[in-house]
Amino acid sequence: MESETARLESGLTIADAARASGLSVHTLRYYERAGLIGDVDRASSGHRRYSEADMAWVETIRCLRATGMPIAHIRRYAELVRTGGNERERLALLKEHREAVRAQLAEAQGHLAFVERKIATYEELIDG
Amino acid sequence: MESETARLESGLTIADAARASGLSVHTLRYYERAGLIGDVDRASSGHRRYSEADMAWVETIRCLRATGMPIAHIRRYAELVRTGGNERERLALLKEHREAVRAQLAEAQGHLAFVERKIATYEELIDG
DNA sequence: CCTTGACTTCGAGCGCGCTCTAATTCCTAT
DNA sequence: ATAGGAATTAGAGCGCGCTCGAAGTCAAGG
Repeated sequence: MESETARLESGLTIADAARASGLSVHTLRYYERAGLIGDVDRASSGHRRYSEADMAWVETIRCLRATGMPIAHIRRYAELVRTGGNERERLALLKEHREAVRAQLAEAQGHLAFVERKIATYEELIDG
Repeated sequence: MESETARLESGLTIADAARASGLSVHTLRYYERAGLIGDVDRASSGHRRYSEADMAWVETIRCLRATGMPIAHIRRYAELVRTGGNERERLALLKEHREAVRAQLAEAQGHLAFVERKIATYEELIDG
């Protein structure tokens, strides 16, 4: 069995796509079912073949997920992309998300400061 | 009914503690059951009375939770605090968590950059 | 031909962190 | 005395995001 190399019907198998993206094959299929990923091409066998474009999109999903965007929200964005020609709406969504990420960042910084104060207290207590 | 004022048996009721902390009364009880909060004083009626110290501890929990520390992990920390006299271990735990928060921060910054690039692309596309 | 193994679908199951319900008791006010 | 509201408990339920299992298909190698 060959992997990552030329194939009759081109594109990555789901296993390769999983390896490349860092998601599990289960998750990739789940994302498709959930409407995050629009129909992926199939080989004549019915097996999925992930294109470069698919992989780039998966990367986008990963990024949005990693910043806490819920599945349902990503689905809305994915629908806009699939429908096409609603760049303003997509832009609005992204800007909204940008604000959310900025807020997260600010919160995390606050929490970091809190933890650092606690650490400082313990350090003084122990060897201060 | 009086609130936040003098009482025969001092301390905040669970409802007041919820208001003050921003958690729900359900969550406060859940945290206690889960071992995050050691036994809170009770009025003679059996009702909880949250002291200043309890409230400070709840604040700490909130902060740890907000930075994604799992319940089980917070419980370990809480146990150390309750046992007492293991400042080095607590310090180690906190330092570990600090690194986790820093990593989160770095990741969030990366994601923010990604989202900003996408936004820039759309902005060029639309009115550029 | 037969096994092996990667793939398919559908649906169930799981872990986490709450969140809520039910039944009961207690306190305060009228 | 009684009604109403706030507390108590144990335990069930829920939403999210996966994660897994079962049963079947398909292609290649021995």
